[in-house]
Parts: sequence; C-alpha cells; structure tokens
Amino acid sequence: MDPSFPRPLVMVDTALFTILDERLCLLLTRRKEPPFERELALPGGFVHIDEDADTEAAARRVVYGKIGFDAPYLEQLFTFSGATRDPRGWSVSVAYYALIPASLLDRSQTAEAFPVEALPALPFDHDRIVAKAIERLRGKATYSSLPVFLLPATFTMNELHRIYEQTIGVRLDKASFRHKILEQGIIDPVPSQFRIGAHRPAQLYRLANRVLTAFERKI
Amino acid sequence: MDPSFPRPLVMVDTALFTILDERLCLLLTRRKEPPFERELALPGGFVHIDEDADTEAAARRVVYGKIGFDAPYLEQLFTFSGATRDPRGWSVSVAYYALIPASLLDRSQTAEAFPVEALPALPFDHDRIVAKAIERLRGKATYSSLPVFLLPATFTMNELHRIYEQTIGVRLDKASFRHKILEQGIIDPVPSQFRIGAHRPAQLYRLANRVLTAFERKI
DNA sequence: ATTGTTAATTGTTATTAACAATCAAGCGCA
DNA sequence: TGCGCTTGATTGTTAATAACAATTAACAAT
Repeated sequence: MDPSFPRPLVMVDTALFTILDERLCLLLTRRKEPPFERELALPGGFVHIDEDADTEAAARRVVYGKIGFDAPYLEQLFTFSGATRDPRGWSVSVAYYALIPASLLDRSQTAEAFPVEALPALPFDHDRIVAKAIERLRGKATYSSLPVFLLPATFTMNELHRIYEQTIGVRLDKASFRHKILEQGIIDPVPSQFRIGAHRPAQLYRLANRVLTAFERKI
Repeated sequence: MDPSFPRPLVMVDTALFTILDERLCLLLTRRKEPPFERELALPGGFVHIDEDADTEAAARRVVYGKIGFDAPYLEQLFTFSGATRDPRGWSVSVAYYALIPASLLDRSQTAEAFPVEALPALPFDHDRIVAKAIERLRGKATYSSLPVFLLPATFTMNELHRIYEQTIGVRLDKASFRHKILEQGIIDPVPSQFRIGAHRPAQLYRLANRVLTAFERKI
C-alpha cells in the first residue's frame, strides 16, 4: 500500500505583497529556527498532514499566523524543488503569493515590509520565489482586477489608477484607464460618498465582487 | 536537523497534448499497478530523490518513458495536494503539461490518444488536472507562440492558423492572423520551400527560436 | 483552355486606444 | 468675497488596430 520511496520534505512559502507609501512592498519575517536562524526570509513552514487539508490550507495557516487575518487574495504561484535548495534535504516548496491592503496591517507588524526594489538577500531559493511572484503579479495586473486587492474597501479612481501604475510599472492614461475599468464593471461607485480635500470631491468606489476578474485586453 | 513531521507522498503527473486529425488530443496510459490498476490515467510517478534533480526532472523522466524522447515543450502546471486525492495517503502531485507534435509520435504508441472533448473518466483528481491543463493551454495560446510546439519542424501558414483555431477554440480571421504572426517574428519562411498540391504552393515556415514568445496582444 | 482548390493580398469600415486639452468643484488665503 | 491652486472628471481629435469582405495568385486536373 505505502510506497517505499524515500519522501521529500514538503513545505509552503508565501510572498505577501502590500502597498506602503505608494510603493510595492514585501513582508519578510525573521526565522526563529535554524537553518538561517534570525535571517529575514519569506514566511513559510512545513505542511502538517494531520492538520492541513491541502497545501493551500497550509499556506493560509502560515499567512494567518503572520498577519492575524485571512489574506483577501491568495494564489498558488509555483512549486520549487530539488536536492539542494534546503540544507535539510530534498525538498518541495509549494509557493503562494498574497495581496494585503496596507490598511489592514497592524503598524507594529509592518516593520518587516521592504520595497521590492530594495530587498535584502534572502536564504534558500527565496530570491527566485520573489522574482517569480513579482513577475506573476505584474503579468496578471495588466489584464485583471488583481491590484484592487491591494486597496482598502473603498477607494477613489485615482488611487486605483496609481496602484495599477505601481504594480505594473508603467504610466497609464487617466482617461483610458477610467473608461476601461468602468467598462469592466469590476467596481461600483458608493452612492454619495466622496473623498474630500482641497480639490473637487472624488467619487469613492468599492469592489463589485470578491473574485478576480480577467479582462479581454490589457488595461 | 531532520524535521520530524510526517512527510506527504510526492509525485508528478503529466498532461501530454498532441494534435491528431485536426483535433486536440491527450495521451493517456494504462496503470500497471494499484490503485486503479489497468485504468486509463495521466502518465505519472513518484519523485525519486536519489535520481531526480527536481520535480521537473522527474516529469521529464516520466515523459521520456512514455513517448521515448524529450518533449519540445514542457511546463509546470499546478500542484495538487491533500489527504484524500490518493488512497495511499496525504499526497502532493506536481502536475506538468507538455506539447508533442504528432509527427514525432510512434503510431503504435498513439493508440492511447483521446480527443479532449471525449475523454474517459479518470482516477484520482486527474479530471481536475486535465481541466486545468486545457484552461492553461487555451489561455496561453491566445497570446503566445505556444501552439507552434504542436507542429512539426516545418509547416504552412494555414496549418498554423488551424492549430491556433483548434487550441483556442474560436475562429480567427486569416488575414489578421497572418499579419500578427509575421509581425511577431516567431516564425521564418524556409527559403524556396513550398507545400505543393492542386493549388497555389504554400510557403513553408519554421520556428525562429526554440523558446516560447509572449505577444503584447491577443492573436 | 477551363475549372477547381487553396494561398496570399488588398481595401474598406468599424473599434479601440493615445494624447492633449478643457471643464468641475472644492479649499485656502489675501 | 473672490482669486488661484489642486485634484477630479470629461471631452474631442487623431492615430493605431482589428474585423470583414472581396479579390488576385498559382498551380493541378481534366
């Protein structure tokens, strides 16, 4: 019944993105155990087969332990594996990435947030995981509602615009952006709610539904 | 050093696509061992940590054992996991998909090819794996050179056109298709080589380079 | 020569996107 | 109180792109 092959180690690692000060940031944690004790690394851990229904459940458990609530968006990224990526032995890491609105983060916990252009060196193959996560995030942002999950419950069109520009990394025409986003129907205006300031009040919007929506074309 | 967590089973499964008689087909294999002995299933197997450098190497080993040569295109698809997907225990299957030109397949081996619209019921969670593989294939085909890997070394524009229509599942304008493909520069005409017949000779083309190219827009 | 068949191209129209400019609506301050 | 600043929102014009239909090209078979 039970195959006699020696089994690899199985773990999950998570790349948690947020936006702080208009910059795309990654949440890192200090490792509490060897190897690489006290170094900054991606939040992760071994799969607990008596506790986790699957690897996604394991990833959610890790994320919950790190930020104290469920990530609004979490997706499997890629599986990294091999004999040498972890000194403890032949291992498989199922990597996930998640988007966290900064507004939900406890400021005391956000000390470990680093802008993605200024990350420290990371142990294991976490550099590769991060690179792949950023690539996926940028890719999906160009043709889906993904970046909305980085924003709080309500936001203005210009905030959304800036988030898209941040995550994709290119300038987007304001008028075209507005057209395309509204045409997709992924967000709804919140009736008679506006962001006020020393300017014309900005309409507040909210996500139309909780799920990721793919566009037919680039934004 | 060695963590004391009980370890999941780790395996790879592969979805192998080809085009037979203008239809997208999947290669299935009859299982030689329990569970589900003698049933049709995706080619797969356990990771051999003394032999495989990583899970991709394991997948390539499985594919080579099935078709007798290396797949021209192979990509990690998704990792499926959980306590119940395999009766032998909590398992992780790193799934891959590959594209195989029918011209390379030994006709005696292709007996196990099934059109994707007429697949038999599959054991484990192989139905989910196949559904995800088809979804990925269709998705990538709309904005990349992926379908080219289903064709032999040389092919005509119309053959390419039909392959794209097959994999994406929608009709594509011939003139626009021709424009866009040539503009991408993913294929080169083979000088003074034509497919002849009872019609104007068709220029033969070949892949410009071995790698997958992503387009800026849909094809 | 005529016909049939598929290859390849052309032109026309309709969509869509990019760019620049303009208008709107508040606040702060003299 | 009214002027200017700031950001929000809209409009219009132009350029690029795609969809569609029609036409021309090149050969084989008869």
